[in-house]
Amino acid sequence: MNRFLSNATNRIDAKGRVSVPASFRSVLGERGIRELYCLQDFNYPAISIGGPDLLDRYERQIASVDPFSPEANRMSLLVHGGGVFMRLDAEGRLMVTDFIRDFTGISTEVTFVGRSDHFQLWQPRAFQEAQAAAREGRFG
Amino acid sequence: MNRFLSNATNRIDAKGRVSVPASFRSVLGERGIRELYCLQDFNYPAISIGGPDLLDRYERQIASVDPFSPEANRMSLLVHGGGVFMRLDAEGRLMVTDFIRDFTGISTEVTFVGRSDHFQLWQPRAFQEAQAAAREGRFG
DNA sequence: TGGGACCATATGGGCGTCAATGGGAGGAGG
DNA sequence: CCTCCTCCCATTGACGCCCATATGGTCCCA
Repeated sequence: MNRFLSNATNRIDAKGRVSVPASFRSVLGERGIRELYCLQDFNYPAISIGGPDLLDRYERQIASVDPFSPEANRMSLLVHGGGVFMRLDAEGRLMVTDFIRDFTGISTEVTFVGRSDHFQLWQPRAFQEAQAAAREGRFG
Repeated sequence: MNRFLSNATNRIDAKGRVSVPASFRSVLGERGIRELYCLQDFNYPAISIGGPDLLDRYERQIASVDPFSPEANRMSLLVHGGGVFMRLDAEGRLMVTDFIRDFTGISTEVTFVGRSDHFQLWQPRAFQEAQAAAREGRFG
């Protein structure tokens, strides 16, 4: 499997670390991704994580709209101002920073959610509710 | 027979496994399906299972709209975030995870229901009731 | 037509491996 | 000098892989 799929919830330890699910790590390996680019999702209280190509894709999207529009301004603020590079430790864990906690509401557990070409970090309950809402055709 | 038809109910063992009916396994074999894609049904409390082509069908749906639109985001949350890949063990059994239990209400027994190009997992009583309702032209 | 051998499926359980988690020590930076 | 982070090792619990047993049905032959 070369895509990020399904979801899993892991615990944050006393040092603020959390294990990335093994299936996601293997996808990162297949794609040769060593540096992780993280940014806030545009619609949901979640952090999106992918390789540097994720940043490229968002920049192309920004470039495709009127650069002086409020929309482009807003996207740039999130993509450039809110983006962070991270690395995994030897065991495949990442640090849950305040940047992540504040935006998602994550405190003790993290739900990893596959999104095909990237994955996301969610507060577990927020994910369940958003998914239930999505299934009914709503947003949240 | 190269399609999933009829239904059967099997027991979950102490380790949380359940045998997929032999007739379904032979269809999987004929179609060359080794990896199972599982997703929550959109209308019923059931898990749909098929080959990777099942995922392809949903992804084409997503691809038909602007990939950066909230609508695409919402569908991806369900299809990618809610979908799971599974494999059968050597005896043709699959693990009944909490993901499946929570959504379907399954606890000790699973009803396998053929749906032509895929099949579904149901809580036995829920299936009987849904089928009775469908027979009368209702939904649930 | 009845009995018995045979076979396939469903089910139960042992065991090894790996992932998730917890904690310690050393090093860099404030 | 103290704190935070990175690298390293230990533990444990879950899952995958393997083999064993039961149960029900079918086919063959007397």
